[in-house]
Parts: sequence; structure tokens; C-alpha cells
Amino acid sequence: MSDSTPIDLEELDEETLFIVTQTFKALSDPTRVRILYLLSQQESSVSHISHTLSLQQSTVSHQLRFLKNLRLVTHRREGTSIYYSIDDDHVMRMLHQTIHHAQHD
Amino acid sequence: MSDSTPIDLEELDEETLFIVTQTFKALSDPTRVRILYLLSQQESSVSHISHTLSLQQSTVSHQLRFLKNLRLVTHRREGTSIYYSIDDDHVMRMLHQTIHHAQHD
DNA sequence: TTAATATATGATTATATGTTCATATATTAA
DNA sequence: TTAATATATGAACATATAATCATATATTAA
Repeated sequence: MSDSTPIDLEELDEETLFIVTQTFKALSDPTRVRILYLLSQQESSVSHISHTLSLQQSTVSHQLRFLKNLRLVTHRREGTSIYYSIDDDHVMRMLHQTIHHAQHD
Repeated sequence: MSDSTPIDLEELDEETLFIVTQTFKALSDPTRVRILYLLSQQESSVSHISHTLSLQQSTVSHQLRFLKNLRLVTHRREGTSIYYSIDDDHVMRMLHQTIHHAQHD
């Protein structure tokens, strides 16, 4: 056991840990990534997302609520439709970087 | 229902989706993030990780296997100890960026 | 060889998570 | 008002996940 020359270790506080892991959790599910990727190309209504990605309306609404709580998306109403769009550039840059990374390795 | 001016939509293929979501899944658990953050500061043995982060040895081994399968960490043997270290700069840059982001909002 | 130490791993369990179903709410048109 | 359409949401269920326990494996020292 040779844990010589100890370094002054920094630990992450609980709140940082929570925010960071929650952010990455948003990007760890295929359905959410597909939705975010679609929204990065165009603002979309719930039904448009549902039809385009072949997902149940309920599934889409549940996942959008998740993304909305994390402030990754926003929405605006137009009649009976609600249009969702991306609201976090940092996270979307990471997503696009990682997609690019995955496709070029 | 006004889905006018349709855009030529791009969909993510299944393999890309899998790689991307798996990568983010690695960063979506507090224990794994703590381990990765420690390893980003210093190469560490399993027991050192276990003691420093107050985690059971078994827990650490299981999570290291997860991270190793994703090639986020590597290891080298030194006697009976095994030292783990970071093996993916891209993912670690994302982690550090997001930590920084979380701490300055 | 045996004992001691470090790490890995399979099985189990408790909890978290994502989807579905049924239904509620909200807006608009008739 | 009622009907039609779009979206949201609670409950139930099936699956995934992380931690723990017990034990296996591997290396070194005696």
C-alpha cells in the first residue's frame, strides 16, 4: 500500500453533484435524446414530435415535463397546440459534440 | 394543426443513439461522477478510491467495471493493487465543463 | 505451501425509471 | 352549451439500476 505524496483532494459538494448528474441523466435516455435532437432542428408541437418519432402522446408529454423541469426546453401555446423548443445551449452543444464524437470513432 | 414548411429531418441511427446515451449514463450517477472526478485529480487504486470516497470496495469495483467497459478509464497492476486512471479526455472535458456550469449559475 | 492482502464478480434486494392506459384539463369551433 | 382536438397527468406495471453480501481470484510474503 503506497499512497505516498498525498494530494490536496477536492470533493464535489452535494448540490453540484445533483445538478451535474441530473443534467447527464436527461441525455442518457434514447427517447429524450431523440426528442432533443428533433427540437434542435425545429420547434415542434407535442403531436408533431409524437408522429415524427412514432411515440405515444403520453410518452412525449411525460418526457417533455422531465426536460422542462431541468429547463432544457421551453414552450409556447398556439391555440390548442403547444410548441416546444430548446432552452439550454450548453447542454445541446454537449449533445451535438458527443453525437459527432460517436459517429467519427 | 399547422405543420407547414416541412424541414428535411435528420434522425439519429440506433448505434449512435446507443453510444451517446451510454456515455451520458456513465455521468448520470453520483458514485461514478465522484470516482471520475477523483481519478481526474490522481490515478488511484481501488482501495484508495474506496477509502477516500467512503464507498464499499465492491461498489467501487462494480462501477469501475462499468467505466472500463465504456473505455472511460484504464488500469495498470502494481503488485496486488490495481491503479485506475482516466482514459477519455472528451468525456472528462464535458464533465468538468458541466461541473463549472453548475457551480456558476 | 499457507496466510494475508487487494480486487473482481455472481446473486440478491431495494429502488428508480420509462411506458402505457385511462382520464383530466384546456382551447377552439359549431 | 356541446363536440372536437391537443396536451397533461396519476396510477400501474415491467424493467433497469445500484448497493450489498458472500465468495472467488490473483499476487506477494513468510
